[in-house]
Amino acid sequence: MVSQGGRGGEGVGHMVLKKGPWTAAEDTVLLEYVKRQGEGNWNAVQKNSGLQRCGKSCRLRWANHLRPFLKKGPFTPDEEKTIIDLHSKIGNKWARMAAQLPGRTDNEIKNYWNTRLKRRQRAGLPVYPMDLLQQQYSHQHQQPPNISVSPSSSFASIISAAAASSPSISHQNHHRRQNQNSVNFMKNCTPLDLLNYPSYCNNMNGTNSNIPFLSRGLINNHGLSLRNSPLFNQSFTGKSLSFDVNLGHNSTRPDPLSASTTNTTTSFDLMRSSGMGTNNNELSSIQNTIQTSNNSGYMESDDVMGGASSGGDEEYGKIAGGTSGLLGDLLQESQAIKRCEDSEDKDANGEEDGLSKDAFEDFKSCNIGLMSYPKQEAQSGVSMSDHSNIGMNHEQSGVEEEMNIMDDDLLRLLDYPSPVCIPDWHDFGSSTNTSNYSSREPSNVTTTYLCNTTKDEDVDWEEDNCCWNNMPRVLNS
DNA sequence: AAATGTGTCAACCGCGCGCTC
DNA sequence: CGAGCGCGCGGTTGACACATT
Repeated sequence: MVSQGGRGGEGVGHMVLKKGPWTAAEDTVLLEYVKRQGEGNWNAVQKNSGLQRCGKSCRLRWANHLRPFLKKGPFTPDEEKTIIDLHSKIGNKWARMAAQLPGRTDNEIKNYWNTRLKRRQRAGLPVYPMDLLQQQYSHQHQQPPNISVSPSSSFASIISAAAASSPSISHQNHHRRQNQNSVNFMKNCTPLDLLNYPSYCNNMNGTNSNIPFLSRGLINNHGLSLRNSPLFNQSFTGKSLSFDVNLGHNSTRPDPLSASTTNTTTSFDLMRSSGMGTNNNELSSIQNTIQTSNNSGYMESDDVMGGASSGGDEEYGKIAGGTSGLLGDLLQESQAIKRCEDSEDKDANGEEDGLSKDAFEDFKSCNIGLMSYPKQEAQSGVSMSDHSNIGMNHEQSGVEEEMNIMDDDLLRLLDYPSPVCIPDWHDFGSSTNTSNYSSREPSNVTTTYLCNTTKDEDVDWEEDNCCWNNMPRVLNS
């Protein structure tokens, strides 16, 4: 951070704009200005008020610290639940989350999430609580196809995308059927199918060891690992398709029972009988950018089609290093399974081989859904990356559209009974307002989307049981 | 007590979008 | 149609406090 003295301040004209922490005097000036002129036109603030701050800085200061009704202090359990729920559905849309949390700022929520995410990952816990995962699967399973995968996707949207369709499906009819197979798989599998993935895969393993489903990244001899699946590497971030997944660089397997770990490889290891994952991704290393201009590295996966992984822990290093671990893996696997089935069917029916060379090549180079956006972009002339969206088809043009719908239906998404009025006497947890500028919401602000949870919900989300709050502090190694 | 690690908070930066001209 | 501008969003960084070794 730039020191208060204005070091590094940028000049506009003759004015050297100040950076760094705001002083009380500056706050006062800004407050007075906004009182007189109202919000907006931030660049005029500097001109008219004498503040040596750029408009951006003024807006930020106002929004995050000076505007009325800001709530300070720790998040309440309800707020935490809301954040987690929202994040599971809309990803890193901090502003949208903030809109649902009166008095909270996007910056606050973002900081909260990143901190807790880090803590949780260090402790080897899944980003989302298990019950939420299951709820999401159930929810998505009932959702109509609605593909829209944002780089900041929640796993819910990923599931949607997987279950719906893909550009390949839209544009390549000869792939329709095989893609539909994976689509059907994703559509028809229940949440428990996924959660029971190990047994399913083991069955597969028992009947056909050559099934590519067993390729690296998903399975080893211990069962199924979804650690590399975005379904469990939730929280995809980044404008340039940076997925919040750890591609893994070491082969050290963590001790799932130990909160103190030294490796940084795993994510959510569903295969463990405990049902609790290990996720030790370091925040600093979890954002692996996938080059939108070249998906070869992403898809380069001969093994995907080639054969089964020998599995075992020793395989883990290869797994981690060799696959993207993204949803594509899942789709690849499911598609491959179905293709094997198709192949068998066709062998029986005398049809042409479902794994024709060109289909295979297309599969490799384009694949489905998430993998195909460069090709899709070329075909459609629509820059997916421009919109930070992948896997969209034309009819479902844009995350924004979805988000707008989400805005309207956010509450429904959250499965909250209804917006609940929080009475004036409501105590927002133990949070104390320590801000010089902020104040609790006034009594005339009576509606908030913070819900009064049901008793059942309280069980999971009370202070002590909050998924974050009882997280042990990370011990130094 | 010093060094190191971690958490929290605040602020900056880059990018993209929408509007206006 | 494109440039310029204002603005908002999301990612990142730095400072500081606190905890741990």
